[in-house]
Amino acid sequence: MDKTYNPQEFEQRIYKRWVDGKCFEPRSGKAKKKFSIVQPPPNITGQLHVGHSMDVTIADSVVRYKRMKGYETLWLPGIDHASIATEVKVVEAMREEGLSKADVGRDGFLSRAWDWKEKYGNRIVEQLKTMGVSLDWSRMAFTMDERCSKAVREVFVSLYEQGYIYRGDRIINWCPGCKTAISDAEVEYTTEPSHLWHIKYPFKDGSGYVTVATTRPETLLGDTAVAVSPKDNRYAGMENKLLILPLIGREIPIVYDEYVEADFGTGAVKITPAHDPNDFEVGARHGLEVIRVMNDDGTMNELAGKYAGLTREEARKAVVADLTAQGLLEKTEDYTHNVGHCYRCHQTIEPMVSKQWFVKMKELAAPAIDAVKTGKTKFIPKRFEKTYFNWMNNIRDWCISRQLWWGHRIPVYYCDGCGKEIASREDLTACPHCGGKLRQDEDVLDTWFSSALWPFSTLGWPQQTADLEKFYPTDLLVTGYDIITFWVSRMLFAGIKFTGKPPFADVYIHGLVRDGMGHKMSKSSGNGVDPIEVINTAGADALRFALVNGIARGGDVCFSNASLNSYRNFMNKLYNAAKFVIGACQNGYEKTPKALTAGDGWVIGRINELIAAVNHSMNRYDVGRAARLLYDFIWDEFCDWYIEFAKVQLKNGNAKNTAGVLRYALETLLKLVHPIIPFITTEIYDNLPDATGELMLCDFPKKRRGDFGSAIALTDKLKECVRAVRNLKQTNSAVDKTPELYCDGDDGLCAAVEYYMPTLAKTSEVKRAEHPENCALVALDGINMYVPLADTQKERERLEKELAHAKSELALAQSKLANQGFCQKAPQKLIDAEREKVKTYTELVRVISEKLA
RNA sequence: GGGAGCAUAGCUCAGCUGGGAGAGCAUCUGCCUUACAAGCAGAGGGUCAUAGGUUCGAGUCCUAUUGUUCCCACCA
Repeated sequence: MDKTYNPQEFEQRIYKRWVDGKCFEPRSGKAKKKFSIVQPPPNITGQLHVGHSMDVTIADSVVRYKRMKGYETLWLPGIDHASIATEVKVVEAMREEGLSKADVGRDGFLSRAWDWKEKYGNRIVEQLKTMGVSLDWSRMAFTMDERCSKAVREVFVSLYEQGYIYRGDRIINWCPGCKTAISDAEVEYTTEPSHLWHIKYPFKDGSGYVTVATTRPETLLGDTAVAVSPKDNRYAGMENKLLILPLIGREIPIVYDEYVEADFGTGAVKITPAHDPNDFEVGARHGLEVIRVMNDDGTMNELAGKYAGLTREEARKAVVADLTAQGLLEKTEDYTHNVGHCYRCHQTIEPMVSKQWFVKMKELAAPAIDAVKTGKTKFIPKRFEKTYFNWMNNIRDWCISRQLWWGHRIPVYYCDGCGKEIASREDLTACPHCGGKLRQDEDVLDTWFSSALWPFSTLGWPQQTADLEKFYPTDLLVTGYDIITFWVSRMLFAGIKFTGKPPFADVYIHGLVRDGMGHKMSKSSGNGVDPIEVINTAGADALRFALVNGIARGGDVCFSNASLNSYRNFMNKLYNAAKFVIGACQNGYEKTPKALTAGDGWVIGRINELIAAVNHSMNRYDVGRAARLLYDFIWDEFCDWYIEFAKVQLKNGNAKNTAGVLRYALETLLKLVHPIIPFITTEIYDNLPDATGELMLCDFPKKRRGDFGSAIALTDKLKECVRAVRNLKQTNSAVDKTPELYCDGDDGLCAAVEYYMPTLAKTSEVKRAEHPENCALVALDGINMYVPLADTQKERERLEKELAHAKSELALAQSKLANQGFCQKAPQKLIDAEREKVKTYTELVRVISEKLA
């Protein structure tokens, strides 16, 4: 082993060995059960940041744990084509070359997009490998590969045939930046300051006007009515009156609709069916004309009259100016409201009427809601079920067509000859009805359409493959809460619809990674930290530990260099502890070591408790808790205490047995913590004398048989003694650097003190004596220790403090026991503990008082 | 408008089914003790947001309030 911890030296070498040894591929184990999980496919739009790293670290830790537990384990990797996001990037890259989509054509564009996928897909795979993930690369999937595309086509056509997919003119969210429709889930709202403009719409007969209030004056150009509440007396009896639409001159009716609330604004609403979802509904109810006044790029079209060619923003200014000039603008109020933005390019969304493909969701959602309600699929933590139910219960039809080229092209053909529309599982060249020429729909599917099929499409569906048979449904999905509506809900409905089973049993939802300032880490905000950079300085294990050791209950985790440093230090600590253990074994060690000393029994017993606690945490996917338990144990208990005990035992005891206990403890700890920090544990395991096999394929540790309770109790008291003597030495300068020490009391404890104390607290040899002269008293439960001391005044003050403390503890315990309610209702264990306290502190008060007297 | 989370040491956070509050970093003190100075030992520092309630007992459960973050809806 190298002298210092140097992760760069071994991480890549070990990862290659795992891959070459096919260690990540499923193999049947002792548990005779399988554990399968599919990786949420990262987008190929760029590189991973540590937010992704957290996701894969949690999953990898669970996967490695299950594998060591003997499950036949599959963790299936893949990447997502990210239709809209990738297309935006490729278009940007082309623009730098001075090219547009139109210049290169559909095929030329797709070939560029595939190049992009090669480049960035591979980069992502490399990043993942650097993290040490045990993904089965032999089953690598891509949402647009043949396997997944077949599934997409099968699902689309079969939903089409069953009437769940339809095409129609509907109001959708249009992104003028990406020039495509997007789904409701892809719109992000932000609160923005704006105005409420009050505009006069004159009656045709000249009998005055109606004032409407609007936040979007430019859409006035597409108005086809003004709506008022039927309960609003101010507007009663106007059904036959017409208004003249300002600036345009169109005659428009007044309609009565429940949608309007009399209390808001002026009680009269301009209705623009082509550019507002609510107005669209109103228009449909009253048979109003739909006049779309904007182009796909967000500029005004010819129906906007003289405003044609202006952008939305310019048109707004011009309309307001013209209204003002004509005296039709009654007033302008300040007003803040929510504005929708594209989640990819952040341009303002324009609601627009457009011909798109939709999936009817209500019927499909019902069994997916039921699966979570009945517990077939569980969310962990459970509170995220609310997010899911909220979305699913209010589900609306899903707009699945996108006016893009990069993605699964919609498998629908239109016949020029007979005019028929044909959805087909196979590519068609001629119309099956009339033999006429076919045109395939130009649009592609929403990225999330293929993502919805991920848990079964990657396993070979619709074919009944061996993988599908064995590994579907999967056991766990690990993902962030920001993706429940986009992805988790859709996988559930698709999985149930097409396989009859929910695609996973548990959904573990983790928090997001924030930066040191507490901001969400993401590509778009530019604060994403590249895991490779972190790994280059601190190593993959330190990064993994940092990402997992803070998390609890789905909360977010702040990632900073400070925390990373402390985990890097932890790796160094473990590495050095291993060096010590390996050194201790060099002169031979006992292969089946016994608990010969209190320290031996203590460490073996505490490891037994640790094994139970780690199992408990890992079974609940609480990797964060397992990590914390292991960190504390390895540093505080194993390194700071047992290794120090062992130094004494190696010198003055059974060295071979002690080396054996050290080796047992280290090997067990390496196995326990391996799922979280796989590289360093493997490197150390490889260097352990007589270690056999590959650590990641070893069985997870089981408890050692035996009762270690008394050894643990005795050693805990011994630790108190050591701490107390150290404290006295440090706080009282009158004590010698290497003081004499006397003790009397419990025989076993005194023996342990005599054995360990000189090394652990730097004292000279311990002797037994009762009340030696001119000594400080250190009185503890079961033992009195004495240290020669000249400065009696300071010592007296210290003892008085000790006495006061003992007295208050005694009083507290006594008052508890005097409490009737406590004695009647508290568990017996606690009552006994309080009685024990009374005994202990009574004795301490007696001993200290005597000394002070 | 509806819903959820969070509020604990100077900072970042643990504290799992209620039994006298912990860690890391920072601060102060003493140590190059032959695994580790990326370390060891010791110390200081908290009316656990506020007010009620349940209980023998509340950081933990309930209610309200305040602050904060997020999700959903999208009344012009």
